[in-house]
Amino acid sequence: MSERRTRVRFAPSPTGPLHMGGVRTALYNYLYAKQRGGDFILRIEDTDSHRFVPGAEEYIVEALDWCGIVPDEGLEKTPDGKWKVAEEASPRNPHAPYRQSQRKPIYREFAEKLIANGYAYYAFDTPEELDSRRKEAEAKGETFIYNHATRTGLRNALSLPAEETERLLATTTDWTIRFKMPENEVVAMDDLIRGHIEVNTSTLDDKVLWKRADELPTYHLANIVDDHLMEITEVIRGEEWLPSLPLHYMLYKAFGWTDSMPRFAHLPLLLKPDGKGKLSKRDGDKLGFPVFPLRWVAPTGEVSRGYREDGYFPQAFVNMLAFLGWNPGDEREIMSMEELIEAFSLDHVSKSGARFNVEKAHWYNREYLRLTPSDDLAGLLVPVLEAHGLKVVDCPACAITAGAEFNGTGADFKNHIFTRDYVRSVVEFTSERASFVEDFWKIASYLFVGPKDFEAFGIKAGAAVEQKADPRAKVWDDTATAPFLAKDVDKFWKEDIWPLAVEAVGYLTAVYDGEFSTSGVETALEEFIKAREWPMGKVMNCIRLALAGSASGLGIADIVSRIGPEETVARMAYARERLG
RNA sequence: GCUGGGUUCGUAUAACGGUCAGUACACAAGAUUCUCAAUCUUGUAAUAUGGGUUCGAUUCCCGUACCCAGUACCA
Repeated sequence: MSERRTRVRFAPSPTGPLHMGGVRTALYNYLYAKQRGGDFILRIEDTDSHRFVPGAEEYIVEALDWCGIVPDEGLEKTPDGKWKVAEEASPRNPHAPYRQSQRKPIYREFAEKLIANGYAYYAFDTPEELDSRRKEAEAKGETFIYNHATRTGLRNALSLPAEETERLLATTTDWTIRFKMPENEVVAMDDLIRGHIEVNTSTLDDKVLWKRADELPTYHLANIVDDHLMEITEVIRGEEWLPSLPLHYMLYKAFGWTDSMPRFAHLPLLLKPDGKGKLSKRDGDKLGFPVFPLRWVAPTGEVSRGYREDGYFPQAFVNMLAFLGWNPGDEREIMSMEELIEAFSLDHVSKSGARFNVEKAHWYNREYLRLTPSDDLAGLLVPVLEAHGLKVVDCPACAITAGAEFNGTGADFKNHIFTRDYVRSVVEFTSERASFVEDFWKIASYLFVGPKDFEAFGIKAGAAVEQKADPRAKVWDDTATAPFLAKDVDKFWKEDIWPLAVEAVGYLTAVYDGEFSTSGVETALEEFIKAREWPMGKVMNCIRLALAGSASGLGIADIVSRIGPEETVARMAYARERLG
């Protein structure tokens, strides 16, 4: 029994998109199985016909696929090569179908068996009757529980004459089968994460196991039966299931399956960052970050964003998720799926709920971005550039026909055409400042498109200069700038610094000898400015403003050597015209 | 309410009776720099609480507080 092949399952309910807590549960199951060379099974628990949401199942399959969490069992390929939940038995899927709604006939037999052995009974109370009993009890400040104490006073096979039971079974269709929870028995359980737990059965109720109305089992029955049939060895699921663990133990016992009962591990919940309750599907993106792996468009049309669409690398998402409630026991934090598989252990899963932290998620993505080769990043950046109306071509030659005029840099600013090599060089120059592929545009759009407007940068807003928060504060704070401080800002830029910047760039183009390297530009500019004892920072900032339209950004030499002399001069001229 | 689970810096966590309570993110300061980042250095910051057990408790036991889950013919 202890030598059984490890088989674990992820059994989501298709009632909506899978949220990140669900993905983490799937991930832990996957890691656990892979480490032991076992099987990871996907099973769809759609026993609630009322809560079925179209598209949810496909979403689950796609989300797991995006994360690289591949089930060994439960999926089959469609003719067009996509994965879908398996319906036909095959060597890969010996227990098909894996959708509980398609396993209907299996469950009733097991429920009847329980009745035959006295572990369950037919109940005829309607939902309305039970509801009013609950309301009654609530009015008295009590809680109504369907159990040993109350069942004799309710309408079921235990309280009704046998003939009446027979009659109701034959004539009505909304009866259920309930588990007969014994009175005052101690259930001793062991959880792989929480240790030993004991519960007295008197505090438990007679859960519904099977519903005649839709001829479907409830979660509890379906879950136990399928886990047994599919030879599951460990059940790793969310903490919200802990309260029903005693029932599950009792069911295994009632079926006589105690010897092959799986071991249980209840994972800590993923909590909302604001500290109120568990992260739920309904949180959507109201919290400022996605709670879903993929974008989800609800049947109502409501859109929830996803990590994939927000630009996260799946590896970063998985890595981040793995560390929400688990750690490898050493100080590693960046780990590939292979490393996670190797290091995973339920011993290092924490007991308390984990609060998600956006900053840490950003950090993870940045780390993965840095691990990604520039050429791959350039490829990912292409669609972003195209979305901004730019064209990217594979080589200069292929663009000539499109009318491109390259000046040696691989960039045609006039026609907005750039070579793939140019894009890659931009990535190389800026990847240290990016966390997401989209960041490249925010950081370095001026390496593709020159600034149009300078007013947004406060050139005329003298008052803003006083504030420390102003990114240009350092420019004026310097004591060397003291003489300029007395004058107004407009004058400072236009009369004192601006001409110097123009002259500096003029010099630069004059000495240009076809070799416009970063270090060459840097040296030439610095020598020129220092020789004249000009305030270096002021002049440089002024040039940056003209070239990038911003008071912050890449080094001047980097910008100039990227965009080339012609564009540099053109931008200076344009800025001069606009700024005076 | 009841039943069960949980509680180490702001956050995620390490330390499975003996540590100056460690690390990462975030934050702050400094270095660097033509700006902004990045980088490097340094720093602020935690064992919920009261009792035990013990030579010694973050760690074991009990109480209290607080948080969470469950309490459906939902999963």
